[in-house]
Amino acid sequence: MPELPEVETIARGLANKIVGKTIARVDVAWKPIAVAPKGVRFARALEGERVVRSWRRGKYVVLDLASGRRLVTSLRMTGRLIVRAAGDGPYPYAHVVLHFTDGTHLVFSEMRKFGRMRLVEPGEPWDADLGIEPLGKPFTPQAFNGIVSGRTTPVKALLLDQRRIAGIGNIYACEALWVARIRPDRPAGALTKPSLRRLHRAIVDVLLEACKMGGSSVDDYVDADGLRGGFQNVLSVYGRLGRPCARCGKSIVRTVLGGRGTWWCRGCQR
DNA sequence: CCGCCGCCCTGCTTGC
DNA sequence: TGCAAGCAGGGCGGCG
Repeated sequence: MPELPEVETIARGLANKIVGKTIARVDVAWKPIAVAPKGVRFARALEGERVVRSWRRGKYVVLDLASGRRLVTSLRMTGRLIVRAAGDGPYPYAHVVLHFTDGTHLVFSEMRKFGRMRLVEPGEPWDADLGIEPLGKPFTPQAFNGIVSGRTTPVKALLLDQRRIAGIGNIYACEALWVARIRPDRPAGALTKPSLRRLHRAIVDVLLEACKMGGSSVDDYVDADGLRGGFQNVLSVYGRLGRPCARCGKSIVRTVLGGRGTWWCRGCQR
């Protein structure tokens, strides 16, 4: 599932491939994907727009348009944004297709149909509910302490809360907690100062390393070129039920926390 | 404000 | 063997 590193990789890929292109026509095959503006107005509003920048905020891919508007895409579980050449055949689950004037097109594809695309007007506060960027300068150990302090929720649930920190999903929450040697079900506010230090560090390190490797292709994530990432090959706990912990040798377990599968090591995460 | 639950979807796994 | 039921999961709205 696309989390911060995967979305970052996609946004960078799109920066290379579609910035400067003009949208000629938009097809919306599955209406609920386009949440704003609704119906045919979504497609109409995009026609004639030029893409001037591609970037990421949390798990959202943001395409800045020449008019000052923004196309914001949430990929959710299995969503893909794929750039296709003029002669390419149909792509599976192509719910929204942006046709550019040069014949290439950008396909939003998703098996589950959970993804969303929103056209945001200039100045419209679309990301007010999103938390701090974990790879941004303001995400200091002190800032992290402030986010965590007083919270009774399990630390993993807090890492997944996009209103607190934006971009961490199930894979990197599990991985960061393993690196920091912290049990996922620990109440966040009860963590010691040294634990919080390690966790802050682990979050940044894991996300940076995953970005470097082009993300994790555990299910069906691929980048804007349709290529797989590399971080799935170096995961320590995620999806590794029964495999030995690389640090202490005990078997990795899977529990359910907040309704989400959670992989961790009972031997060295405390 | 905070935390919890159910829903949206569909491919895959499980069980009879 | 075949088919139905169950499960997974990010974000969001509803509820207490």
